[in-house]
Amino acid sequence: MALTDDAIAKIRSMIQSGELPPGTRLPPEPQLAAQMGLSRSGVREAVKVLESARVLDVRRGDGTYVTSLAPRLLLQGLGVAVELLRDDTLLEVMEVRRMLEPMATGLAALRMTDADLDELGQILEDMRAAADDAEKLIQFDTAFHHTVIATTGNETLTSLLDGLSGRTLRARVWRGLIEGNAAHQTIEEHHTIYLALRARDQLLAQASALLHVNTSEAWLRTVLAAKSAGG
Amino acid sequence: MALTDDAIAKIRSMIQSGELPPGTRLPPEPQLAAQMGLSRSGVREAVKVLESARVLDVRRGDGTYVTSLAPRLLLQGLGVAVELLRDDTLLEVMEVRRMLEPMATGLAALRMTDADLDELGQILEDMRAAADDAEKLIQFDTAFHHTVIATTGNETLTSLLDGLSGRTLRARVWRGLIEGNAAHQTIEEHHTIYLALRARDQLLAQASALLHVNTSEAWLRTVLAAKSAGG
DNA sequence: ACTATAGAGACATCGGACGTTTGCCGGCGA
DNA sequence: TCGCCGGCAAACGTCCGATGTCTCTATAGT
Repeated sequence: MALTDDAIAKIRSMIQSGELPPGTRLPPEPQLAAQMGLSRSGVREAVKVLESARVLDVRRGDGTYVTSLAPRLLLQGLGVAVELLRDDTLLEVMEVRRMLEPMATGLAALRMTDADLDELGQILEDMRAAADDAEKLIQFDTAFHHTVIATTGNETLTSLLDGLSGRTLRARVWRGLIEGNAAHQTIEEHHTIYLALRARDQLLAQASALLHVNTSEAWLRTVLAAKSAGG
Repeated sequence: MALTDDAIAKIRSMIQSGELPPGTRLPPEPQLAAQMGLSRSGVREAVKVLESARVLDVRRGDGTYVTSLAPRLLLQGLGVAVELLRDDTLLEVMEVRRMLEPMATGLAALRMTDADLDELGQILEDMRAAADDAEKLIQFDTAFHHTVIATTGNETLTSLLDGLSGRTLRARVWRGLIEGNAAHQTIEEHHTIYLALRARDQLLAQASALLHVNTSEAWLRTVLAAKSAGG
């Protein structure tokens, strides 16, 4: 396979080299096809690939544009990749989170504003109020951690951790937590993290985040074991 | 746009649900098209996207198969994404590496075998011998860190860090190092990491890796500043 | 000045045709 | 019996042209 992949590489390279800056509009498909020496079908496949990678933005009836190339866009694909990982590699993902999330939470403790803390407190309240609703728990849990990490101001870091904490993964952990009557304890772990952040205590935030990830990992392990054993 | 994206989602969901395990062969394109209610063109675009994400493996003249879904495949896309990030976000990437790589190196200190250490020593020798060849330095530098991280046995972690340390990024750092006459010092930083690993000293490995990433970040900053200033 | 509408431009999708590669299998020879 | 070789068939790679549909814009009318 060469034609289409060449086209993909060519467009990508033109973007990387700065020849096609963010926001640029690409030539119409027929013209692009002529320019790159292949049919329109091939161009469409190439464009589709780059669109799925959030590199290009295709607007029907208008044209095809280069996206902002923001980390939040380009790293979005990580999430879908993680969703497709097989069960036995999910523990590897947790090990990565175990390394990264505490450090990130520690960093957040240094950079967090009062407004951020208030928002976090609100999410914590919501979480406590939703203690019986698995769906909402997952939602608030996601919001909690996302909010914490986002305060680091590092969009790449935020997108990365968001991707590593996919919805499916979170859902499995919470299923285990709820079935194991450990949901309440886990909510309190969030409170502990919150207190450390409010105290702007980097090391404490780091430690409490590590404990929290460890809990998640333990319950994921339980869920995975139950699945592989019980079917 | 719905038809093609629906097809992508449908195939992905069938894989995620286990309906299409790794190695499965998909129906021929015409049949798949009929089954999903769209033309072959649409199916081809969908398949191409999943192929570019290393989810499907298309063998011309044979058929289309589900890949092993190994982390090293699925996380490969991270590399190309990072390559497309704009200059001002590369520092964010370095901040992530600053958090992750020391932890990973520390973990490696615990899990590294004697054979691993020997291999690492060899790479270090190669690096010293290539002190004048930027191309080789980059190559050995990549090999060094990859080897270290790989000894953690965590393929997800390895793929992630590989992706974050793209070739372009490394090249820029080394350009700065060489032009700033700091290449020798940086090679010695590798030696320091090597010694810590050989001593199986987790904390020392972690600290030396942090210093090393910090050096890289500093030189990247220099290169980026020179670029934005000098044109 | 504002709104409605018509037109042009551009992507979305389709269907079929032909080339090319790969895998498989049967046959031949050592 | 083993291994090499050639041919057949299946499946992907690429192309082409036509039609549907959406978006943007400019024009005309109020």
